[in-house]
Amino acid sequence: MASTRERIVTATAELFRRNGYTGTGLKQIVSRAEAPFGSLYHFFPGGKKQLGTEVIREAGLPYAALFDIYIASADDPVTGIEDAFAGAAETLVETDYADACPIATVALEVASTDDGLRRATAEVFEAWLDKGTEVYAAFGLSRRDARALAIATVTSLEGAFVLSRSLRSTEPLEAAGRAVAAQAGNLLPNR
Amino acid sequence: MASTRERIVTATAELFRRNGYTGTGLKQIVSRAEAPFGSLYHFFPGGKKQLGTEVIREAGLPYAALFDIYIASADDPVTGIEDAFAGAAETLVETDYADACPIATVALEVASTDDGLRRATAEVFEAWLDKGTEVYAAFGLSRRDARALAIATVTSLEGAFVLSRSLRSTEPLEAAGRAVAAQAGNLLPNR
DNA sequence: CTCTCACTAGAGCGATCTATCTAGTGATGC
DNA sequence: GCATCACTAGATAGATCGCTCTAGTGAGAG
Repeated sequence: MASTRERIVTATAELFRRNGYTGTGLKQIVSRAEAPFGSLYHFFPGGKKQLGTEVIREAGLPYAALFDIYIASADDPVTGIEDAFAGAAETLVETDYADACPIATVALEVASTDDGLRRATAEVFEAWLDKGTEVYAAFGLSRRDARALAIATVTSLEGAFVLSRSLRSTEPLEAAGRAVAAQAGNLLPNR
Repeated sequence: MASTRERIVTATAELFRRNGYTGTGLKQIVSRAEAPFGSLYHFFPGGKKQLGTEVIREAGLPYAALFDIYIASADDPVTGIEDAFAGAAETLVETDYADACPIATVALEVASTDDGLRRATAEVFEAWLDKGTEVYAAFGLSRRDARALAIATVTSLEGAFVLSRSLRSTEPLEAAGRAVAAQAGNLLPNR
């Protein structure tokens, strides 16, 4: 069994995904984590905000690796992008349209209400964009084109998650995947 | 002065944008609306859920008209799309990165927690996609291409809002606008 | 064996949440 | 002039919120 601190972080991340920041209670977190309430304030003396910032980072940053898994290791970015969006759609359906982006809900909630939490989400998104830029540049794209494609990848994925979860349909994810793949194909005409 | 019911709906819509559904309290709503608390339950006997569903619809549906304002009335979809994303970026900066999509925050919050509210957000997104499909089809695109472009427009805009609000930067909106405009240009080679 | 301290355990505080309830007001129809 | 009813007005209930507080436990150091 994972450590108490790890169980608290994991439980919080799961609840943030589905219920958001304000929709998740501390009692709910320790209950799901099977942790004593006192331990929460032992590990996170700054309370919900400190727990929130650390969960955003710890749950969000690992997702940058998906650029390696899906795209850097693919034969070309176009099929890599198609696979990535298809994989996201599959996960979404398997989890009954619940598991999409680990931080998007929280990011929108806190963007105008808590600058500390907002900065944590910004760090994660910036890390994803940096990773995407690096991966696309390795395929020969200019720094400028690589960053534009990285932004298009992340924004299209995030927006498609919003619509797919709301509509309970994978159509937006599929359409967004095709659009980003086409954009990558246009930026890489020589393959 | 607008009617009490209208003031409640307007105040709720403004608070939902910035604070989300769970982050907005009923006391906060009537205070901002300068309405008596009892009036809230007079006009919305179903409580917060009924108010929420009606606000989602009443605040969300009018945005479909932006497809007319920006794109249908433009010389061609490409410049219309560019103008639409630039206009969104301008509004975002003017409101200190607060006013973006009226229903996205709520949509993510309720997608897995309240099916009634989720359906309300789905109706609004579907209405936007229908309007976008119609407007793009009027420029000669096939029904299939028009819907794909409408989905790309809405998903890119929604995702760019997430990143732009989090990063407090218009870069994602600008990059997303260029990407969707380019996609429109590819689908409409003959102009 | 004892001291220390990280951690466990949960009761309880003040504030706030949604919702209900009663009472009062004022325009309209008869 | 009176009855009706849509609406105003806000106190209050009951639950839950984030957070603080005290007490207890148990492994490792000396």
